[in-house]
Amino acid sequence: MTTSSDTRTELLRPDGSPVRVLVVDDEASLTELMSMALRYEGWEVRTAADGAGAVRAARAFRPDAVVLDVMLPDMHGLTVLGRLRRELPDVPVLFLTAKDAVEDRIAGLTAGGDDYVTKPFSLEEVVARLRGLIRRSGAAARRTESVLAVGDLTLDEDSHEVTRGGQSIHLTATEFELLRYLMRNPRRVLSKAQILDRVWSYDFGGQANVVELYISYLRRKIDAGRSPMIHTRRGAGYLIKSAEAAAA
Amino acid sequence: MTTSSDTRTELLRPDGSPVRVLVVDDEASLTELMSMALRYEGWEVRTAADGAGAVRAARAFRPDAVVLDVMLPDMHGLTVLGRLRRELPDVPVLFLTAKDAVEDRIAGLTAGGDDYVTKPFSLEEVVARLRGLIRRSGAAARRTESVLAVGDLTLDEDSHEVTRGGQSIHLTATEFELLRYLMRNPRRVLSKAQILDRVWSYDFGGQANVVELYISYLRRKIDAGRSPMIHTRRGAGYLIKSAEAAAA
DNA sequence: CGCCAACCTGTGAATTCCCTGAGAAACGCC
DNA sequence: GGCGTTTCTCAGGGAATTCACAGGTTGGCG
Repeated sequence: MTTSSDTRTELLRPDGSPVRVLVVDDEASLTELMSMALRYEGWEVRTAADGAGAVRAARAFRPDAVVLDVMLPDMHGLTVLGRLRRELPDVPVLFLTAKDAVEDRIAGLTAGGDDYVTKPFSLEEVVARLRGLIRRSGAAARRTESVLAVGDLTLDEDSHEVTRGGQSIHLTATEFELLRYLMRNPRRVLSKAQILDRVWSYDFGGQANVVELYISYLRRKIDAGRSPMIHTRRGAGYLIKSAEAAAA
Repeated sequence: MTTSSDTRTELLRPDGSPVRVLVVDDEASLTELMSMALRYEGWEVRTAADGAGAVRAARAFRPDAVVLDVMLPDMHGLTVLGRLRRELPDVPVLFLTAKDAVEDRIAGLTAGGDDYVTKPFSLEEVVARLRGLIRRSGAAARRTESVLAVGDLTLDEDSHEVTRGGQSIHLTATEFELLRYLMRNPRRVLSKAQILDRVWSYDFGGQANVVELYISYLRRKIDAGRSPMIHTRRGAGYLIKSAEAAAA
């Protein structure tokens, strides 16, 4: 429709300014990673390394969403949460928590519409969850659709349903995340490194050819028999586009 | 008739503004938890930590419903109730009380249209009770339906009656709450963590596989022999949808 | 045309995730 | 207090998923 270069639906605040996200974690490498990913989404990002800083930043920055590590040096995440809520009663929070420590401490975290992801997470997952939170919180100007569409291919982020030409397609969790990443960047070449960084968790230590493998899986399910939508740019990466656009 | 994408019916006041709820409890973590859950319902929430604060808040905030802990630091819940009634004669009240201390005086109060839940409660339960109170009090714009329907499955929040294809189904209390939560979010994947936070009481410290277990129970009763409505999204969670929608 | 790098995909093993039976404990009702 | 019901733990089994490996295929380039 409009310029093909950016089909990314921006999440905007009512006044048209970009969404603001506060990231709170004491591990600098992690806040760094997240900042880059979220800024790339077109969001404004501020970071804090501890609870006190988080509260200060919340007051000054007034974010639309917060990413909060449950384990902080100065206070427990739930304490921080309480103080944050005093500043920002309605802001949705995405908690980061260690996989094994899913103890009773976490009970209630997702209860109010908040959400959490366990470390190690994939950036795609974090971004998707954040988008969901912001979408549902009403901070976004318009409640954006939860359905991504490229050509006759659709992917519903709420129901996790994927269809091509109206026909339902079953994907595994990893396949789903990979396809979501591709579809959120249609007509854009994504390198294997980008995909690996984005779809696999940040501590993935395996072979880089898992990407090839999963692209192969996806093709079998998405493109099977039909005109292909997933294309290889040899030496560069992969991209997805509608079959009609491909014909052009 | 197929289920729409978002069946969450907003409870609104006659003038179209969101319903207002006052939460009174001296335990900050509890008011915190409740606030999150109620705001997520789309309601406006104010909190107070003691009886005096409650009366002040009632005067200023003029809520449509009150959640009131019976045990408060400065005065007994029934005393607070009296003062509240002077401010808000018709407002329905949901009492919070310890399990063992269900004084019959409180039990008697429910005759007047009020209601109570015992600690520890589940958020699903509190929200449902509140919805019921508000619905019946007439504060809501229109008397909203108390029946949830997904496909040929119906669940009456008032009578607790559940039917599939016209046939009545007996559920236990937990099964009922789980099904209600699913049905209030049709076609949306709910993670085990979300379900646990919402359907089980906030102090539940047990194994996360109770969710799997109860899903199994529900399937036996809801889906037995018929085309299944409860679906597993491996690695993501569960969702409910009408059998016809599933066939698509 | 031949070679190499990049990519594709079949096979299979390890792992994770989920389901469910059996029974213990808690509850509620007479 | 006794009995049926409900909730929950535990553990085994089974199936889906993830991933490594390796051999085959393709495309670009000299």
